[in-house]
Amino acid sequence: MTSTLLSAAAVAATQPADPRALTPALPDFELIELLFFAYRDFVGEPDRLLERHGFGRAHHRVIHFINRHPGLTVAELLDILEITKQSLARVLKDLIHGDFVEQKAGAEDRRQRLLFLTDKGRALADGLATMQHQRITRAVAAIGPEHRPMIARFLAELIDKERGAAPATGPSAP
Amino acid sequence: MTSTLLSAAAVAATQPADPRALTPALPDFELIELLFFAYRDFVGEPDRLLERHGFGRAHHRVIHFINRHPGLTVAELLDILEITKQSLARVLKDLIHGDFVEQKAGAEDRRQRLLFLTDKGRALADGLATMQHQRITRAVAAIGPEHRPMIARFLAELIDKERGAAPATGPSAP
DNA sequence: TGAAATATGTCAACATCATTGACGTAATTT
DNA sequence: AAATTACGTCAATGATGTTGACATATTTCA
Repeated sequence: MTSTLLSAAAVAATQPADPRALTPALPDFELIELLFFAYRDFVGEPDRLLERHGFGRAHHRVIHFINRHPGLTVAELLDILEITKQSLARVLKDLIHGDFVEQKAGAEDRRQRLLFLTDKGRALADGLATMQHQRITRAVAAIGPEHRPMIARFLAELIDKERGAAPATGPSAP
Repeated sequence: MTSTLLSAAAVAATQPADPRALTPALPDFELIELLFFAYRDFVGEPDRLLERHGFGRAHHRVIHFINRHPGLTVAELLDILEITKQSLARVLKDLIHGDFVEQKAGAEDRRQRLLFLTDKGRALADGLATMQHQRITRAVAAIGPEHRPMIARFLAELIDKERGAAPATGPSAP
């Protein structure tokens, strides 16, 4: 009857700000922990769908970005994911053999392997995206949709900015 | 000169809402991707500090929660992290051998191993927390501190609620 | 045109973090 | 005294990541 069964919310619940701020600014443990628990559950639900296909989180990411940018090259995908060629290769092989992804030689540069989802791949991508979308939609609804831009801004600000900004080709992804 | 060097922000940048909503509600790809990139960088920075000690993300989580709840039992830690005993054991062993964590037998129940950080462990925990705190502080400042409660609420809503709510002892953590 | 650079695939070897299932010991509860 | 609990540990396995080297096809450049 021990093991206090701490819920994620309970663990993350912290006294918001110290009443009389004598201490030199305590870390924002509440948001630190909420990010941990939120992300875990956010990817945990898709994980269970992926398991049915024998896939993992890495497959999810690959499927996601090919879905978002059909015709993506392998090099571009490596840039986005920031993993090594070898890590991607294993996952990509699974997806191609399982007929979720197909490759076509680039029209201009025939060395390139442009990546596309098959119908099967798109179906899986949609299923995964729907799960995450619904979870986000619920959360956005809870705070009021008018605050969604704040969330986007906050998350964008958490991202490292030193990484390759858009080059000559244009301001962002096509 | 290829490889469009897509920045995380650029990749996540999406047309916010479809102009004339004919399609049955596209997934919120923007927030889905922002969560991915934000979390990656949020944990990536601490990762580099942990590397110097030969530790990984799992060590970070253990150190964090022991820091937050000194005297935590092993069972409670397992409940929070939702990993197996074996996964925890390896990490905990590293931390104990490296003199970052110490165990004391429980006063009431001497089977329990209460977990505490050593000074060394607390120093590392503080370093890690400070990194994440500063990143969060920057992001909160960008949206205006008055919106911080919205962020907390949003993240809390992303968390699964089915998990063990607080038991007999009360509504939540002390 | 021939050499150099690029895009991709692949191999071997290894590290981290997770899993399951089984078993042992000490302490507590019934 | 027996059952349960808290914890530690062993063996085996899987998913995901790493580095470094090398091969092939294709494009670019001098």
